[in-house]
Amino acid sequence: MATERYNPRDAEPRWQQEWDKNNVYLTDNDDPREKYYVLEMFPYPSGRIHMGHVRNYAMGDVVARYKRARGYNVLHPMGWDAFGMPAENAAMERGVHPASWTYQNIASMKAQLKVMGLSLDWSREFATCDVEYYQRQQYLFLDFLEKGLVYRKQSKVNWDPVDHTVLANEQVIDGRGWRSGALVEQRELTQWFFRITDFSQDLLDSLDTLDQWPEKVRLMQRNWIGRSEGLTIRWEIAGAPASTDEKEVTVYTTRPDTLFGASFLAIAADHPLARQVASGNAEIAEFCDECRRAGTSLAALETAEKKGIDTGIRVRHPLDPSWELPVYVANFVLMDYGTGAIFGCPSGDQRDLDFARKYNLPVVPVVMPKDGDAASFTIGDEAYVGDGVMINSRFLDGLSTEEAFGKVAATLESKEIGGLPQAERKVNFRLRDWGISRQRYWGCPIPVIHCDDCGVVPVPKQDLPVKLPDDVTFDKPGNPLDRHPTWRHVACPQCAKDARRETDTMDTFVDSSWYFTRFTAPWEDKPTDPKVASHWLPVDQYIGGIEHAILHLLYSRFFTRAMKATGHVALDEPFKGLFTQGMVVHETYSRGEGAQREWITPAEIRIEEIEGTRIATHVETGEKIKIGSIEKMSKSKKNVVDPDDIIGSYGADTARFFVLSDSPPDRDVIWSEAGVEGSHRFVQRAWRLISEAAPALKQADARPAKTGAAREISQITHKTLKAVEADYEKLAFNKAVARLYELVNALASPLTQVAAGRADDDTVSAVKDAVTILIHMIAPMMPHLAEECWREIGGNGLIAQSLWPAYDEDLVAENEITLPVQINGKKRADLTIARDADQIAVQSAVLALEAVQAALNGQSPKKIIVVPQRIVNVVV
RNA sequence: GCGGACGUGGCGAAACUGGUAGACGCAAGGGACUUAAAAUCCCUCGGCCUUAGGCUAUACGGGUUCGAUCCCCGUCGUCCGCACCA
Repeated sequence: MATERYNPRDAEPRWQQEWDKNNVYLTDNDDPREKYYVLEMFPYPSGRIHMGHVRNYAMGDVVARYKRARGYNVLHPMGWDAFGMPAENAAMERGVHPASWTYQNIASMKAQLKVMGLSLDWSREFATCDVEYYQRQQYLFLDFLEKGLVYRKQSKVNWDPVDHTVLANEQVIDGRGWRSGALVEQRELTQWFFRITDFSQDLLDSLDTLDQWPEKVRLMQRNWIGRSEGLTIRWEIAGAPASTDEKEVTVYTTRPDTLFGASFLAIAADHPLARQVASGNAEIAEFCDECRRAGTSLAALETAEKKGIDTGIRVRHPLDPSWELPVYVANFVLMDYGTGAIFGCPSGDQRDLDFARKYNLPVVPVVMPKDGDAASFTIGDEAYVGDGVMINSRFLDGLSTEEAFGKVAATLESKEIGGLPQAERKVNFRLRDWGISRQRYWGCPIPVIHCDDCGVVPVPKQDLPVKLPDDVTFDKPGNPLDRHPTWRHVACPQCAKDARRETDTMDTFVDSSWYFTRFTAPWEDKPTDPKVASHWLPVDQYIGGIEHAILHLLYSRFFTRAMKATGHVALDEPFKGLFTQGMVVHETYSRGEGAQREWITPAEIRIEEIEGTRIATHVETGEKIKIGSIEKMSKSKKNVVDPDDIIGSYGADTARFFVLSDSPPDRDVIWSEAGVEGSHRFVQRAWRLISEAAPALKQADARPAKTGAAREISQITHKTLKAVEADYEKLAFNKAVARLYELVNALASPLTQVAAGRADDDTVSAVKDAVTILIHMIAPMMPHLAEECWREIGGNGLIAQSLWPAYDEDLVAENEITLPVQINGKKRADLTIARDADQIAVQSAVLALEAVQAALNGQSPKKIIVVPQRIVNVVV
């Protein structure tokens, strides 16, 4: 009777070979069946996969295998997001070439993924750093350029004055360069931009059509695009220092209703007016410089203390020429948004209020809540930002904020200064154009040539690819393309004179904005085969981290539109269904404090629980280690777990099953060693029960039992099938897992009886049906175990190529239901009654219950609430 | 700072988004089998009260409702994004 334990080290490679041999996961573009495209966000080849990858790809693989079983022609490809900074950092730190570092990483990560037994079409694999890929990206760039979707403009970068290099935001720590420690400066460079703002309105409107996206992602994108309806208002300059010659300042506001609450104007440090004033005033110039030293990150800017300086300029209030207001330069006003100038209404905006208190500017309440008292309404430390009734606003008093908006707009639109209306209604977007220039080597070269005579000349398509030179050095900071002895020198394609290549490369977000399209025909000479791309796209189910909710997804949505405009695809929205998985997080461990703080990996640590307190000890040294907060697994904090260890000891199926089972997939999962054992026990238990009964099951027909004792087996099996189907459709893997546990628990005793030869024919047939269904249900999550069990019970072919079973409606339906009975909202009894019993029948049955009789104590109930199929509540 | 989420036993969670709170798993405890261990099987398991049973409990404080983990208002805590990390 005793069967051997299931040995994944033997079974898993065996089945992987079998799948490969039969080309089970190769996808044919000409297959006539309905298509289904499932894609997980491709990984950055950092060198090792981590548990986040395992979770991500396990989820995608369940969807792929499930959809395949449902009869779809499934596309499930994989590739590598291979350009980016870490390769250059490795080159600087260890002297490895970015290309060899990257390709080695890809090789080892691919080997790790292979071991997971994912149903991927590896024939379509590519890395974005493959010349074949970035050549087509350059082709797209040229098409976009021709179409007017790309342009150059001045834009700021973080400049490290010691290393003479451009820094990424993450390389700026507290305003200093991460390596040099020098105070970062902002520098203006001419850079390349994609005109994503051409599509602002469409990108916003189309969010409504993405009904298979999480609402929170749509909301985040909506806020990011940030459409607002407001007014640009021109303010006449009444007096100014000698260094300025402007006559007016234009501000953008979404709250013209609060105009009578204005107490100052604030402009950005880069506003032309600020520059003029600064040229004649050292103190203001110093303040503007200080603003520029903050780096370019918005988060850094806005968390900084709000500061300003009076420019000496005075402007006239648009609705009262005798009222003059001061103009400040303020560090929280952005040149990129609106007009780079605002008017401050302290009573209606918290930031303005803080600013006003700091610089002793007047605070006049102009909006109060509807039921407020105008005489006593004041503003303390908190601004009133809501809607309400206008006060202290002359001709607007008593109006609603909305009415006041309209009235101010109408008044100022009809008023003219210098022959032009003083105000204009304006729709504004927060979204900015996408700057793609990077002053770095390891990225896709921007295919243009700078000629002194012809200006900016696109590289002719027949000259593509513009290949990255291999012979580069990283001994110095800065862009190796810039200092390469020959690479940048090239003849102008137009006049053949000496010219220079563009040395900027593209943002890696460009690479990831169309890889899903390339997967549909990665062998094409052109970027895509438009017919094939439009057949496969949109991606039916895209799965990835919530951290990409805005940028990657928005850029991809733009890129698809741009590719449509240039004839490469025939659709706007690349991702029909989106699922954002939670991250894998882990405790952090460290020793030392402050700058001496050193992070320790979980592998180096032993955790013990002593009297309810968890204590971490360094395995080698025996030193006590501080247990820190739970954070996203990252290299810098070293709180990573190596999936190889898990797969090595338990097998891929256990690892896959575990990451799917513990937490809801859209929530963060805290990795813990405990629990893997449980998943593994389930694998062994399922194997043992099935393989022991297999000899008896092999001979039997699979037939659900409609009557008799075996009916119960068939009922729970078919109910589980129905539920698991629904769970897989919703990607609720953790619930599917729970139901499978329940089913196996229920089948344990029948299986044991079958194995012992103590079951009648009907039971054996019902059990065979149950086991067949069970194997199909576990196959998407644990494909190797499923194949092994399938073979054991004498199944035909591969489970990976079998169709999903259908549940039997009869067995799923319930004739009787048990209703909970509440008295005054508290559960006091149960009532079992026919499923189709009407209200009256339910009511009288309830009143007959002992518990209800006791509670009523002879009186009649106040009310009986019967929620059909759900609950009964008796109000006494 | 702004935007978005999340918070339920010792732990991961479930509850068909207004209808029995804690399914299922982990950990823990007890028992069976065994010379012994592992594996396996059975039982207990939010808290309080003396059992039948009752009271209490979904971060905290209010509200709406016959009924709230779910809806509304406020507070606290944690996480993600903020445009050059990917």
